[in-house]
Amino acid sequence: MNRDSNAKYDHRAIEDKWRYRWEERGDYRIDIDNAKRPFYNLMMFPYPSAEGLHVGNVYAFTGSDIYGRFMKMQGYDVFEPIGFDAFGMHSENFALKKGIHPAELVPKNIANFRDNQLKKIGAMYDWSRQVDTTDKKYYKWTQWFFTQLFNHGLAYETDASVNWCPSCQTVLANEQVISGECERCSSEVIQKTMNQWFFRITAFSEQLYNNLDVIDWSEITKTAQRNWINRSEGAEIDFGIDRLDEALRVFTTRPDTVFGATYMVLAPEHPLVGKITSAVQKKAVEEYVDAAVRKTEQERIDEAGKKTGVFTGGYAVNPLNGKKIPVWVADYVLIGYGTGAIMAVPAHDERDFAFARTFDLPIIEVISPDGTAHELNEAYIGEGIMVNSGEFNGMNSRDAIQKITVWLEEKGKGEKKVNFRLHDWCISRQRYWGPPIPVIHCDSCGPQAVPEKNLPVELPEMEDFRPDGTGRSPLARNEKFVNTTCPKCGGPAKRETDVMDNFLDSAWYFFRYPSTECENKPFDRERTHKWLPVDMYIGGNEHAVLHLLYTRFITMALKDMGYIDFDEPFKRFRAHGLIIRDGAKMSKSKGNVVNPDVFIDKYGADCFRTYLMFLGPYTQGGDFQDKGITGVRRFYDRLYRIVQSGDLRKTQIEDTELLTLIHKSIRDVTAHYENLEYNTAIAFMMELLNGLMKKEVINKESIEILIRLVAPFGPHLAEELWEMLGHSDSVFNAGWPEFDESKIVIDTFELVAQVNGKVRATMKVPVNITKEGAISSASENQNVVRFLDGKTVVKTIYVPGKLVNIVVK
RNA sequence: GCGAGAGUGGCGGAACUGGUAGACGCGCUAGAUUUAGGAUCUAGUGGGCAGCGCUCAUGGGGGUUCAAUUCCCCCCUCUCGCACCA
Repeated sequence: MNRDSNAKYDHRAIEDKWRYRWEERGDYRIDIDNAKRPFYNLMMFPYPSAEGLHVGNVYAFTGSDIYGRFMKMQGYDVFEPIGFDAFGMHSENFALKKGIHPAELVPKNIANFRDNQLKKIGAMYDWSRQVDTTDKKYYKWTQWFFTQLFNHGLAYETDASVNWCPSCQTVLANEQVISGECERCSSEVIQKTMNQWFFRITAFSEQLYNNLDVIDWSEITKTAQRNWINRSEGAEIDFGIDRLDEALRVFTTRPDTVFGATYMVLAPEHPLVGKITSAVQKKAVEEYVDAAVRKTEQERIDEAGKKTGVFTGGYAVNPLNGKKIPVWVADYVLIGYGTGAIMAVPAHDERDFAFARTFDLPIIEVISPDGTAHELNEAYIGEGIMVNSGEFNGMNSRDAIQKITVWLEEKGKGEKKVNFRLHDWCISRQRYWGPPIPVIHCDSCGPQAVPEKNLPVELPEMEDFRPDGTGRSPLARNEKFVNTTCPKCGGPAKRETDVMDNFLDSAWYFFRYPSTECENKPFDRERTHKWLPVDMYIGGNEHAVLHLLYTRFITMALKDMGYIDFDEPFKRFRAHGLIIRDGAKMSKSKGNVVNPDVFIDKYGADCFRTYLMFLGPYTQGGDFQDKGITGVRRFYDRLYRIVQSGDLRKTQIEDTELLTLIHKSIRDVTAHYENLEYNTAIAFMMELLNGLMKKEVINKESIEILIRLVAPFGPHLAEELWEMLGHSDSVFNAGWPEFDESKIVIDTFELVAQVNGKVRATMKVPVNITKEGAISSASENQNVVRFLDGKTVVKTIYVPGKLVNIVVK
């Protein structure tokens, strides 16, 4: 064909043209109520930073958009919305640093994100349904969620030891503390006792845990959630306390080891510490507890393994054998898990073993792998045969777990219990830039939720919104805001001044998209059931235990409260990977951040999108190398030139070799799209183009197939080429190419001839070759003969369509 | 420490239920075309023995098999998540 053409693929002109046309025609505006085959394609909405769109955002959005376009071409009414998650400490801290008010900065950032960047990445957003979490019309409903949860007993306030970030001057949820550091600013988090609002996410622990078995999510994400929720089955057991009429309740997953308990341990914060401690030990215990409570999370982590503790002077009584055992205080027992106290079984628990060795406490073996006694040099945590366990001796330890639990239940000394690590979600933030918690504190009526008709509780404009170190929100300084009247009794009352965690804003935004214009409700019930649960959700796995856990909780709560009929928000979730550059993480400090604008300008959004997807498997991320994009650009240049040169014969494809290539390509490319294996999908499309270019004459039909296959990756270019080929409608309405297995005709194949498993020759043979035929042509091959010479054939293996392996001695 | 994932050319990465390792692309080499070219096209491109061919090669070491990147065991390295969760 004619390859000397002056025509150039002018990506700027093409992309401007199609961006404008899509918007003008409203190609991606969805008729939300009348769509016939709804498909909700969701991507995690961005935080609109002042720095602009990050390449990580583009990567995430592109992978999601490609999937959406792929579904659209298959005839679905794909709803693909986008919004802005603009409340929160990130915005606020940045605003403080720059000395600009967030209310001023955020709209600018959003405008920049949307108009200068998001509109240029080639995604098919429905711009008629945006969400901005800082918009009053939106956060009114964020507050409504709070009041609903409050009215249903799922929101409560309490004094609790909470995570405090001294730098952000606010509390954090457990999920926001990463290895003892603040998720936002990496400062060391300390513990503080404060009155805070919580959401009772633990009411759904079991459901959150169990549903993981049935939802179609990335396994990596589900594993992270399982670890976070950490369900464990066991029993709670009451130990007596010597000389006190009280019980010391412990949780254990190993009731079979009760006879091996040689001491007890209380967490330093345990309420019984004072009561149990003897006069003699009082001073030592107080000193230990003081020191332990002062320790930061980080110090505890650093010292993990090293065991410290102090004897209280008190004793507990084992409910099974009546033995008196000493009670200790040690910080390896955490107040926040189980009952904050344990029975220590050094023989069968590594931590207890280390502690017992440190303080020379007795170690009694009660489970023996073989039924005989052993000298233990380390804890034996496996199953075995019960020994030293009274009436349970000789029993299998697995059975003993049941038997002992039943025994305890019968005697009223304990019960079966499932424990979770998951804690309630602390949603109070002592900051400014968020939706105020819609509560009014009345001295006579107690805390009252703000009635729906009075929502939103508007965030007041405040010149000075800095946290002031008092541990209270800046809103507390605003008397006009604080002083109000009680909605119940009408008397003077004070508003709650904390604002809500940013993660609540994003915990329900996907409910809003289909109902953005609803003014009197957060979402329309009918629409919600038409579009939700979300069909496909794509985002980063860094939100595995934050956002993705909270959205599930909110959905379950909505169902419980009767607002919806489903209890999981996302049918499918896929975590995308991370982009690195030249083998290293991108970071501002290293100065190796890819600026998407630069690449989009130079190569075009289509190229940039395609290259990002070509780097590696989408779910695993990839390594961005600046030069690599030229390969994709060449691919599009060639494609453009072929169409532009007009040298396409209008005939149908007759060449069986070509037909085979085309139908195989459709089949394989489609399969790779479905699995989000975009890198290999692109490779197969490149192979198809390479194959087409080897032909003297390029057929219009085959080029049209290729254009449709690449359309989700390079939507502007595909539209342009489609139009150049004489189509007036969008390529995205042209349907996805279908493959016909019967067109994939393979009449010959490369038969591999091996001798002792080593390839000695390959030969082209007809597919319908018989076993005998294959073996004989293999063994007659010159090079094969050389290796058979003087040997005896032991065995011949024939794999139809693949190979012949002759085994000789 | 526990859990998950990964280690393949100079580089990014392919390889279906075990069946020609290195698809596709970058880079590189040579040639063609061009006034020239960061343009385009053609050919080549894992290492070694200097071209056929042989041989070694998928983190290391064992094993199963006619045949192993793929399955099994041991070890090493890296990334991510959790971090004394009883």
